[in-house]
Amino acid sequence: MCGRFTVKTPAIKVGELFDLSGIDDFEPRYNVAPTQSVPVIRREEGTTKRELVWMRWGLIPRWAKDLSVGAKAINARAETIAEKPMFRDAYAKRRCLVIADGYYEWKASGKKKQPYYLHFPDARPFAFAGLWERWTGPTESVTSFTIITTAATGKLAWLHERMPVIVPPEHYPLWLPGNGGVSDIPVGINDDLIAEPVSSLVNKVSNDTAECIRPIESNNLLD
DNA sequence: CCAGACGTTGTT
DNA sequence: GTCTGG
DNA sequence: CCAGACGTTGTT
DNA sequence: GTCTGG
Repeated sequence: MCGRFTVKTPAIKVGELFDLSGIDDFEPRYNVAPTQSVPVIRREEGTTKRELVWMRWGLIPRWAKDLSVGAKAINARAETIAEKPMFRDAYAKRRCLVIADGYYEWKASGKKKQPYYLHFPDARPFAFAGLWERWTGPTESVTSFTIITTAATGKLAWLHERMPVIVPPEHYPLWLPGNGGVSDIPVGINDDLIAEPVSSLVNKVSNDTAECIRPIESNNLLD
């Protein structure tokens, strides 16, 4: 699955890689947690352009009475998003690319949990397949998103049952429907992912520093 | 019909 | 143990 | 996902 | 809002 991730790449570089223009700057994030807001890419309404929008992690459906509903929907199963009432509208009309350059998984070994940091060899940024929704409450309006998961492939299966769907760059246009078209979930490109154990994450979510990534071993343990 | 959930993961 | 907040 | 709380009454 | 369970 995907319960924490990083966005360390400078905004300027993200803008280049994802073909965005005139985006706002943002600080690197080393430990993004659910309910926090991060920059996400979606199709600008009524145009063919991509835009960067800050969204809260955890999809809040339109019918929610309050924000708390979103905390339970940080992931959506690829197998069922087309049918689930909570996700189907967003799946048909409101997809997004969640910018990241790594994410965390926890592997239980005995009574302890070992966090692993997964990333590409060159720390290259990538995009999770996401869905977004706009919720309007009595006093505020919030745009939120969820990250799609699927069954882990053989290479990552040793670590986890589920993995986030990563959209290959060539599928970005397909995933962000600019013409109303709907495509299937793109196949992830996780084969190059490296998983390395980290000593721990920071205790407090708000302590959003590089300290949370401290490899124990430099070798990747995928093989 | 109304009331209550609407989600995922992991662990037992 | 289970729920809430981040 | 993890970390931290998890309760009430009355008094300052 | 819409679906499920009773």
